[in-house]
Amino acid sequence: MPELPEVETIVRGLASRLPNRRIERIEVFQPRVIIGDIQRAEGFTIAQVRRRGKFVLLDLERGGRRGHLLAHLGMTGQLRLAAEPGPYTRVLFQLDKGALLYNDVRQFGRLEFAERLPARFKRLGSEPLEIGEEEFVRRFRARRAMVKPLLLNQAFLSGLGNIYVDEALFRARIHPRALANRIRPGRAAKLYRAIVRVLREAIAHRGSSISNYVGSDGRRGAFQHLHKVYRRTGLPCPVCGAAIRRILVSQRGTHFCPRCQKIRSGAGRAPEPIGGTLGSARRGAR
DNA sequence: GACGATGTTGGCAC
DNA sequence: GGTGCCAACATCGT
Repeated sequence: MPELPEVETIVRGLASRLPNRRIERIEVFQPRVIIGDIQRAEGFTIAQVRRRGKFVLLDLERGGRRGHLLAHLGMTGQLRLAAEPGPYTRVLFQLDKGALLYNDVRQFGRLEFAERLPARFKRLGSEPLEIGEEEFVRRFRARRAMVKPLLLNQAFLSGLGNIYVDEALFRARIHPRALANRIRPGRAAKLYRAIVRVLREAIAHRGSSISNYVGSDGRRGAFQHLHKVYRRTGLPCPVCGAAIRRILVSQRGTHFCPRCQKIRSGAGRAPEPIGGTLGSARRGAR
């Protein structure tokens, strides 16, 4: 759920409230979501709130010492201000004024305190809104991978998730299984512009609320109403009217228009659908 | 009640 | 470097 536009929305909400607040005490109700010793963040003052990829980053300071609080929201994580703790509140940050809650139903998210940014974090790829068209096209076409898994790869580009990859590929009329190195430069440039446009529009609508996503103030996003293919299986393509299809691409549910998004003939492509819903050699014994 | 799907990443095998 | 498959977890729809 929380992809770049949702995380950006949360960060903007926090950025107007958290700077200069001091972290007095941290209560951990579910250790599973914590990496390392998060209590070390107690006593620090929040200097700045930032986003990097799908991470929320709080830059901390305490008498010349610096630190960072990293939050990845996984699938169902929420950072809330001015809210009451609930059954899914996993961590509570008691501030000198108010509190910050970390709620997470499925507990796939992670919170971590670090004095220096960890290596995993530094391996993140470029920000889609900062990389620039030429650079994107050059790097994109240098990869021999299916476009969908490539765009989901956070080391290649950081911040895109299942929703926005499907939406951007639709707008650029690229088949999710097409191979990146077979996409012509003009089409790759179109993809870049589609990604930027979709992300900007989604941010303007405060993200997509498919299941439980809400901003730091508890408000839902509205971009889900503007999705053209994501979770619209069987509904007519807004461009040509063909029924939107759902297939599996590297284990991820993938939505596209079979008429608008074709793999150009002669261009490389990955093996056909492989059943998608059938498949015999799966369903292993745990 | 059982099953499959859900926006996340990471680890393993090949 | 790239893909497939599984794992973590809880909820919801069929």
